Amino acid sequence: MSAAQSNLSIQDEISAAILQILNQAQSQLNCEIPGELTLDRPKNREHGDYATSIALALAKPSGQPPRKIAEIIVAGLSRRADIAAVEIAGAGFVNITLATASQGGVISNILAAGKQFGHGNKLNGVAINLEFISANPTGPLHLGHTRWAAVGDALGRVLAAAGAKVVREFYVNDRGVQMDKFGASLQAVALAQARPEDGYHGAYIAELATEVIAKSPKIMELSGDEQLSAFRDLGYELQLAQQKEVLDKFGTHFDVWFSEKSLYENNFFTHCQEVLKSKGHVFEEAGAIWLRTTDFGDDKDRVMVKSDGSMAYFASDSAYYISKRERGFEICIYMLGADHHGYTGRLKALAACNGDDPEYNVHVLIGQMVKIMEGGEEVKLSKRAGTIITLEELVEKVGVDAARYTLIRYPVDTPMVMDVDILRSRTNENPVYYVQYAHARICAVLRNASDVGIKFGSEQIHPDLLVHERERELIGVLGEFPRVVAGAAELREPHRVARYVEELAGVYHRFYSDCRVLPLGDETPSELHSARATLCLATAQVISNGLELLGVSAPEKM
RNA sequence: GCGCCUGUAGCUCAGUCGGAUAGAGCAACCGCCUUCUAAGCGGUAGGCCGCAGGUUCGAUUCCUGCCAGGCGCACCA
Repeated sequence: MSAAQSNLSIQDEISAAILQILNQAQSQLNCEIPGELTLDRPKNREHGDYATSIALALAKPSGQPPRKIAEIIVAGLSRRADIAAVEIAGAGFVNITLATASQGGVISNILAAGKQFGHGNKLNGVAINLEFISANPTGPLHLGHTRWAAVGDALGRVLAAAGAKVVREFYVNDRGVQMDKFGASLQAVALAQARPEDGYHGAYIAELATEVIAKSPKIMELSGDEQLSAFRDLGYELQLAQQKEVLDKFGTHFDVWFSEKSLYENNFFTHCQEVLKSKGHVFEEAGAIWLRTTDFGDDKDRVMVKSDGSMAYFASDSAYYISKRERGFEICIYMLGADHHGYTGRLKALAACNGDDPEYNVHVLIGQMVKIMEGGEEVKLSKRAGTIITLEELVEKVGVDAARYTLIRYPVDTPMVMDVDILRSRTNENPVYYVQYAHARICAVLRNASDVGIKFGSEQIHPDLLVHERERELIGVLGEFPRVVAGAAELREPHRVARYVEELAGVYHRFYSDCRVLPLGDETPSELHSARATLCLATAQVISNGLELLGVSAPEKM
């Protein structure tokens, strides 16, 4: 841990101090004091830099009037040199205004920690399996997958920033009925026959079949089932490679591509079945083998092995979960589309059948639908895939940064509409440019500062000079970043980082218009110029760190 | 029928492990480039936070019911 990380922020110090004061007043209060207290940043700036409503919350249990408790806090805090004012407001809010000089700590922490600023230890050492996309390797990735490609990747970064040991995993459904239909569709096209009714009908099938033949011309000499499985296997390889390539260009990388087929190798499935059986929730009925998930709230029991001896999909789900747990993952995060939300119950029940705590060990995120608009109309058709818009096409239309950013900035349970025209625009309407522009703008200012010989950096903080309202505001928002990252990780909501970075960009733009950074004309460079340039430097660092967590670039010029 | 998600400004959406006057962008109107990136900034206007109850000192946030929309309820994957 670096020195900067071990430094408590001023905010943490004050909340710890308040808790200490309350604990010391235990005899008067005679009630339980919470173990943790977070200071809020009040919406209204007249309410100071930080505020707490703890006095109101403790009024009831302690039987004391809230203002009296507030007075105890005020008395305890007023001696501190880093606080300029502590006031009681309203029914019993305690409003705290920092001493100007104490604001420097934030800036120096940012500069010292650099790219690590914002990283924390809330999830230190927790092994998390993050499974997302897991599209069938039978076609290109579409819009729904794209949402997960962006959000899942960002969530992985955010969790890692909170200290978790994250493994990103893509589950490849490389066996089963869908694969067979896929192979049959390829074969049919190659033989110029009609594709099976329930097969794959996208235009990409024809392209794939051509590629398969080009790669392995002898395939046409094979016959029947042999040819079918050759088409299936080669088509699968090519399609999976295509998915990997597209994701790579999108900036989403996986640590593990987990093969469903592998669950049935080396008797692993049999082993899983034994494990579940030993916990007492497996039973046989009507010739099939079931897991009694209704023991744990599922609406019906689930078949693992069908009466004809073949594997139901849930067999793989079960084995896969057990594999994750046996590989040492404490928390398994599943990111599913809204059309699969019915899985939640059985996945949680499965964990419970395995003796786990479904509330802790399993976390299911449900992503709502994504629509795409262009020219005021919903885009529905795709030349390549027949009926769906692919990840590739979206990126062609708007670019990686705009696509990723937009997909991440909404909570996943909000159905969202992407407007291509807005994503291509370069205005306030397009938040990704708004944020990137702030970063580029700072870089320009700092280039100019160097040209003019203004010094900036950790030796040039001069916090006591930063008294302008806009400077105060900016410093306050910068200090929130670690808390935002920790919250995003804990709640599995990376969009919080995007919203934060937008707020920060806004606060910076306002600072920029009101506070001249560089000397005007023949003005002599002063410490204030240095202090402001240093503040700019710290802001650029935080914007860049925030965008990094989203997998979006922070350009130095635009 | 049962279950999950959603309902906040004219539009697209934040906010909600209960807190002070509910936010942003767009659209409308009025301003700001003779010196740092105007892809920017300031201002005006715009709200029964779906409806009705309940818990609370305090509810857009928690609970219940209802209304509206989306999506699911296979020995399919």
